[in-house]
Amino acid sequence: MTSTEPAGAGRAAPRPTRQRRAVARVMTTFADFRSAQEIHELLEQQGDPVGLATVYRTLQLMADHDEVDVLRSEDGEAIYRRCSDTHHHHLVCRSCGATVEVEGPAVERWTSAIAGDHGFTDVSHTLEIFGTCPACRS
Amino acid sequence: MTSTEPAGAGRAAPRPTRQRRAVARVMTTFADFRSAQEIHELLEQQGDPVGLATVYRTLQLMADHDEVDVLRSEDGEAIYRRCSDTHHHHLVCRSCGATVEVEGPAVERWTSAIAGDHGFTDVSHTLEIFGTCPACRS
DNA sequence: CACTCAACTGAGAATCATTGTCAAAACCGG
DNA sequence: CCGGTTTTGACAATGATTCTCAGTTGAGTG
Repeated sequence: MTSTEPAGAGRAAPRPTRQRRAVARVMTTFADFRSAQEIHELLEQQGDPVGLATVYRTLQLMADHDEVDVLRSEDGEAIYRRCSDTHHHHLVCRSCGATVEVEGPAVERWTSAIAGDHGFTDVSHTLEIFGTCPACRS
Repeated sequence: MTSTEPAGAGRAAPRPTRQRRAVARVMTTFADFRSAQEIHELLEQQGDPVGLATVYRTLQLMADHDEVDVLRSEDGEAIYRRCSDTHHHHLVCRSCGATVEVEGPAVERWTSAIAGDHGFTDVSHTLEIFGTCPACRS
């Protein structure tokens, strides 16, 4: 809701702790969506353990700062991914989970137009495409 | 319990029980998305009680048959709504929750094309548009 | 450098939606 | 009405996420 964070007001800047750096670093090591629990395990395997609660807190913090994308998997789990700077969508294989990033000005335009037709402002949208990839058709 | 389900054997047609009718009926009494628990309460208030587990089972059944739309609220809850017979998407007001159904052949074509380009088959997609409706701008 | 204090962390408890279990009840065809 | 199957519902179990709270850490200060 708030447009810009007032710098220097009463808002404490997040402290760059070892744990937060660890989470930020591990997020750069994969390109697909992972659950908080998977990220927690990854950190352990990499010898940089961070408490599960802290992983959740840090991911939420990063999401608030638009540093990661959050999605909901079909069964309602929150899954996270580092945020690329361009807006795009995902083509996901139902079988093997492979992800392809796609973008389409057509869709962006269409959603804006539709929303505008109905007088909606401050528009955003989510779009995910699911299918079976060639490798999984065999 | 029988050993293994014979492949392709009888797919039982759902039995139209009192409980299933009750759920189907209550779904016609509202136009927005409700959680399974809210629907369960609604049924109780209307003097037509149905067990919570049965509500969940019935809603899933209806979703499988494309008789209801399922969405995930921001906090991961599954929410349900009666489904119109045509494929469509939703334009949802962030502030008041008002929902508008929209459809667009352009998007359907675009997703199919994109998926096809990448060799994906058996394609489906989800698309939701969020914004602030005129009534909430004031 | 030693000190202070609020931010931060982590282990486990608490929450809460959803699913599984299983005996009893409802149904259907004969 | 009978036998077999489906369905139901109360309750336990699951699993992700959040809360709690005492101990730790970091940044600034004297």
